[in-house]
Parts: sequence; C-alpha cells; structure tokens
Amino acid sequence: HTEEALKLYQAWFCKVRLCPMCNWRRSLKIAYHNKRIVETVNERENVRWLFLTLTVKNTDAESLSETISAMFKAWNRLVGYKAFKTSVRGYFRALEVTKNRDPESESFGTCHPHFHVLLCVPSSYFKKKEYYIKQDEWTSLWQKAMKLDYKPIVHIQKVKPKENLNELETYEKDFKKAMKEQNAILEVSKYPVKDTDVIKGNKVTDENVETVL
DNA sequence: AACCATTCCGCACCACATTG
DNA sequence: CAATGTGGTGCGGAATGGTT
Repeated sequence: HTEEALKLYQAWFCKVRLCPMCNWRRSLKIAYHNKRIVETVNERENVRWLFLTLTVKNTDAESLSETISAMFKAWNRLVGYKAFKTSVRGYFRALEVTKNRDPESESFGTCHPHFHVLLCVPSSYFKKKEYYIKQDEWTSLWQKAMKLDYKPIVHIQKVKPKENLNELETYEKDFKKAMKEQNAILEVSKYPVKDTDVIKGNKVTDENVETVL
C-alpha cells in the first residue's frame, strides 16, 4: 500500500539482543543509512516525521524472547490497522532492550523491551482529522495489537521539521533529542499494575540511546 | 461492506559455511 | 581469496474466514 520510494530501511539490532557492542556497531551503519533516507524523502515529498515509542511491562529474562516475538507480531497487526495505514506512509523501527541494573531496585534484573519508531506521515497529519492519531489512540492501538489487559506506555511526539534540508545533522540532533526525552519519560513512568514495574534509569539505556543515531 | 485475524507463500536480507 | 550456497528471520501481499 505504501509507496516503495517511501519505504524506510528496517532493521533489528543484533541477534544477541543484549550485547551492547553488536548493537553499537550495527546502529552506526543504520544511522548513516537512515540519515540519507530521511534527507532523500524530504527532498521529494512534503512529509513530517514522528517519533513513536511502544513499550510493554518489564519482563524477566526467561520470558524475554517470548515477549519480543509477541511484540513483532503485534507490530504486524498494528501496521495493518486502518488508522495506521491511512496515516503512516513509511517507518523505521528499532527494537531496544534495556535492563535494570540497579541492585537497590525492586525490579532489579528485569528486562524492558520496547520499540522506537520513526514514522513518516503526510504534512497534513496534524490538520486533517482522518490522519491525526491522538496519543490515547496510539496507546489503545498498541494495546489491542499486543492484546494487553493493561494500558501500555506509549509515547509519540513530532520531530521538528527543519526547512534547511542541507544540514543532515539537524535531523540527527532532533532524533537524538527526541529519544532522550522519551527515555527520560520512560524512566520515571510507572505501569499502574504493580510498582515493581517501575522503569528505572540506568547507564545502559543512555548509552543505547546515544548510539542509535 | 468494512474491518480485522490468521495463514500461506515468495522474497530479501543476513550470518555463516562451503566450494572453486 | 572471492563466489556461491544455506538456514533463519521478518516482510508483505494474497487468500480466507470471522465479526460487526
């Protein structure tokens, strides 16, 4: 349904999901790719970019792989939904897994897999009712796709458009900034079900964010 | 009819191994 | 060494069937 010219490069980091070095090397390659794609698309099409983060509750190490494959399936459902198809013209999706390394924390050792998604939407996304998807709707779409019995933490924000297309780095900066902000939000966010599901900040998170773009 | 879930299949990509 | 083969994974379209 989406035009091929707008299809964003897609990748999932490292088979050994928790290996920071593999992720790091890989992400450098992908970052370079994405920068070029975003620039090219901006030259040809009048589009905006959104930054979406999809999360689930923390999981223990044993069920991590199940959770992740459930997330992939859920993602496939999500992109099939009407709302998504009409509003989104392309995307880049990255899986990130962080681990709570704070020995003081109740949720010490639990894993926190989540998707970071760069969405390409029409420039009229915010104006047209048939395009715009509110944060609540993103949340319920993700909840439905994941078949969750709780409200997942979902965050969406726009990447500031820069007129100046020559500067590749502007998007890099904006994207980094968006990631940092969203991770800051994740760090202080609680899931309503249990307080042991609080996501605590840790060094690994910051490093991963730093290296994704 | 519209929307969504599910399954199937071919394809692309990648890591790794084998071959010439 | 490069070229080629192979298995695993996810994508994406088609088809099917269920639900409203």
